[in-house]
Amino acid sequence: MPWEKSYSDADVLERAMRAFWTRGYEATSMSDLVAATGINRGSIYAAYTNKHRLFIEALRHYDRVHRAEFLTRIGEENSPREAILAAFESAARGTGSDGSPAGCLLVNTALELSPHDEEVRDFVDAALRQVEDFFFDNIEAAQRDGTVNKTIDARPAAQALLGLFLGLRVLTRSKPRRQAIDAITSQARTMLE
Amino acid sequence: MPWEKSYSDADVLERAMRAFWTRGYEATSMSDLVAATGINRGSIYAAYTNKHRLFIEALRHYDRVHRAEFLTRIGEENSPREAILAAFESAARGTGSDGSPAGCLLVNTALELSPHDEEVRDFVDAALRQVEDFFFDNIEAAQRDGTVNKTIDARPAAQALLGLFLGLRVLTRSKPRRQAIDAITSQARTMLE
DNA sequence: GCCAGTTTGGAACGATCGTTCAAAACAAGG
DNA sequence: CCTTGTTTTGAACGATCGTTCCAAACTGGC
Repeated sequence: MPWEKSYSDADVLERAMRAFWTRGYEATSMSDLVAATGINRGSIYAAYTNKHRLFIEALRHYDRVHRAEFLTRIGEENSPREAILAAFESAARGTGSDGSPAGCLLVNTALELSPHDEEVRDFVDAALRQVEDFFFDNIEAAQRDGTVNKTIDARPAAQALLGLFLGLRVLTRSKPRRQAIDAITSQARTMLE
Repeated sequence: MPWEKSYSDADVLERAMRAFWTRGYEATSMSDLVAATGINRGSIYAAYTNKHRLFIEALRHYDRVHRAEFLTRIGEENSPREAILAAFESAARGTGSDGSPAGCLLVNTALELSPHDEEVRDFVDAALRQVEDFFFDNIEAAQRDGTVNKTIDARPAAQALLGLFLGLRVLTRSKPRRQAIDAITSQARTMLE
């Protein structure tokens, strides 16, 4: 019905996000985005002003759904120690159970846009800190319930896990080798003992 | 003199490489490359056929100079155990002593181009394997000279170090935090004990 | 059945993209 | 001093870029 939006914001952002996730910011044209979202050029500009703002909204959508909600969910479904390992195992699979693009949009963006775009950089930084905090909180909780060694200093351990996790994201997007992927997830496990 | 080249291949590739390293493949235009290299449009096309080939030559140049020669050098200047740590400390500084762009062109390329460009993907994969082998060879050598625990399985250890190393490259390009960087290099050290 | 308020489709903008090309500049060899 | 073979230069190509705009399509409320 023409007097109210005929599309859902979440759907459009989800589709735009996938396009950016697959190809990157620069390689995704507005024509690609029109085709990917299924809505009209004019409607995109009316709703998101320009390509850069659409990207930022798509990135926020990714952060909400594929980062924050995802971490919350595996935090609820697992014990603290297993939540950490579940995050690694999910990243090790590279692509989600749905046909998600390889890797992680936040990591791609950290390399492609962060150095030249302060707004993006600050957002990506905050998101990565929250991943670190996810590791930190679960390490502390696991130390309380006795499944992680209490002598471990939780903050640097969380930061080292973040490093390992980001490396995993790089490997799974380029040319994943089972052996290397497994070695990294095993190392994460080892670090908790 | 017009009957012989007035520019050095190595210089041109070094300059083109820096442009790609700084901005990425898609965001670097041929006009940028003309300005960066200082040689003419026609000369670039005569020597490198097109933008994609120029990029591949620039990537090979990076791999030769900033990856292979660099690893060889720190391998010669350090004991095996210290060579590994020196690699991490260099990556932790983010940018070399010269004014190199942040991060690592191979890692940037792994995320931006590998998923859609088989030639690039295979090249990046081979380069990353050689980084892994650098860790592997030095772990084994350090185990022989007694500076690394002999019970460590060198191959998975090298792969885990590669993961940590790539994560470090991601963090240093976006928004490096001293604390997180240090935690990662410390973790590399811990893994060798 | 007309008006209000949006969405829609597509044409069109100037700018820039990667690429091509032809003419000018040049110095050794004859 | 002209020929030869390159390099250099900058104009120019069609395509596509991000963005703007307007007329057509549409259905609720009046």
